[in-house]
Amino acid sequence: MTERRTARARAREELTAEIKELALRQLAESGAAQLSLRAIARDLRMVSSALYRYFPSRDHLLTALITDAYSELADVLADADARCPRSAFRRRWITCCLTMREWGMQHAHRFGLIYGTPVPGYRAPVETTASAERVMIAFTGIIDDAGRSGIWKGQTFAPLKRGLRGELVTAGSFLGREVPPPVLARTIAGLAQVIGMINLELGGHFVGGFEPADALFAYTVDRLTDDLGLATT
Amino acid sequence: MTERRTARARAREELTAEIKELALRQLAESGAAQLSLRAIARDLRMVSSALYRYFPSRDHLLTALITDAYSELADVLADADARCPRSAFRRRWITCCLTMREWGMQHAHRFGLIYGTPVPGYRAPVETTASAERVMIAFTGIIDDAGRSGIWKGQTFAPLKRGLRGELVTAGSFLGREVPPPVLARTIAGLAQVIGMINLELGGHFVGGFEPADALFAYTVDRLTDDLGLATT
DNA sequence: TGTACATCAGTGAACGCGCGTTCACTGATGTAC
DNA sequence: TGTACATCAGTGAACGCGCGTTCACTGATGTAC
Repeated sequence: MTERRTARARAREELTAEIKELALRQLAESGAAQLSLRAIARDLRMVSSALYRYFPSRDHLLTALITDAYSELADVLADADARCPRSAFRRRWITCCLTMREWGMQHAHRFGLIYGTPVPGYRAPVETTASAERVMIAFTGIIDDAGRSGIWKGQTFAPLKRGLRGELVTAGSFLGREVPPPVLARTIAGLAQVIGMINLELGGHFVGGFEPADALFAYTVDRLTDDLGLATT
Repeated sequence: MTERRTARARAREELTAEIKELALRQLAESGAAQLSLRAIARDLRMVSSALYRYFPSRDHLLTALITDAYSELADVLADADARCPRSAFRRRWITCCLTMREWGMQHAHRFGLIYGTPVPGYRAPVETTASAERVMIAFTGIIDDAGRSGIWKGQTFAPLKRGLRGELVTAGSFLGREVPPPVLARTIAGLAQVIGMINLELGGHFVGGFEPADALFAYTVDRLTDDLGLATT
């Protein structure tokens, strides 16, 4: 019953963490495609085959980095959100957008790992999508809360094409019924915009004008929030 | 005077093109980071060192692929745009957005090359930014035309923060004076949205709901176009 | 509390690959007189 | 029009690296009696 962690178990945990940390450092320097078990082993002053006690293959290590990134980002977002008053929907949404950018700037390589070009030859296993969802929920949760509070009650929206409406209803089935499909569409499009801007900034596409793009980003998020119908509170 | 192309020159051009084509095929299969001169040489049934007659290094080849991608995309956009009546700004803008997505879907790897996560270790030389601009101009040109036609004349916008306004004026200095800074901000944010959505779709982030995301994309572009103030014509 | 056995971490050698780039060279193509 | 010389494409060997993964092994740690 009483879980006495043995010395072995402790060492294992620590080394696993250390491996991931070194992997991240490599990621930052040379990108995900170049991630090398042998290089990590060298840094650890271990023989390369020893890593196989911790990760059965290079891809498993990559997967761990990806799910870690998603879930750390999700945690950071949840924390930031939690510091806002529950019913200040506008503030919560804006906070999450700005926090996401901040995290992305601080962890450029990890952001790229999850929202950038897929690593060639690596096929993401199911586990990753589960942790990816937690990030999305950080945002949709706010919209859901806003919906339940009734802010879109009675509001009418231009009708959607049949197919799109269906897709939205399916995709949004985990949300309460108070989020109108058009609002969900705007939410998704808005996230694409937020992620897109961060990616462009990280990719150096804003050189010569904006960079850092704080002001442009803040302005865009503000307008996006208006567009979602999250009123000033 | 009369430029007689010698057999040598002709062969050189053809081989250069063939190298790039094979490089693209490799890109599609294994990503930019894995692009290998030796593999290309094998496909060409040449010895690897022979490639150095055509490209002085791997990075130079990559650069060529990048500028090619930008300029092909720019051409495709210009073509599509040219098929619309000059003063149908709304239609022109929507056409360009949809065309960009189509091109991105058809050339996923090339799209990733230019708008995805930067290739690690590769530092883009100046030449690439010049061809990158041509793509941007395909879009901003429409906005510029719309501005010159006076569609934002007399319209008032919420004032911008000082710094942002300055950045926008600088960045937009190549445009006519008829594009109000807030419109330029929306244009850039809109492009980030368009590129962001394409990247998400290519990255498989829309699985389970949208995919292909034609309807969602079309809807988003439509709303974006409204937001820009490009009226139905 | 002590002993016997099972589990696990890390080693070191090996397999079978890959890569970019340089260099001295042969032989074909192009050019100037 | 023919010849001498210069340019250029492609070869083949080499340098000096890198990689993921497997396997039989030693020796330390943990567990059941």
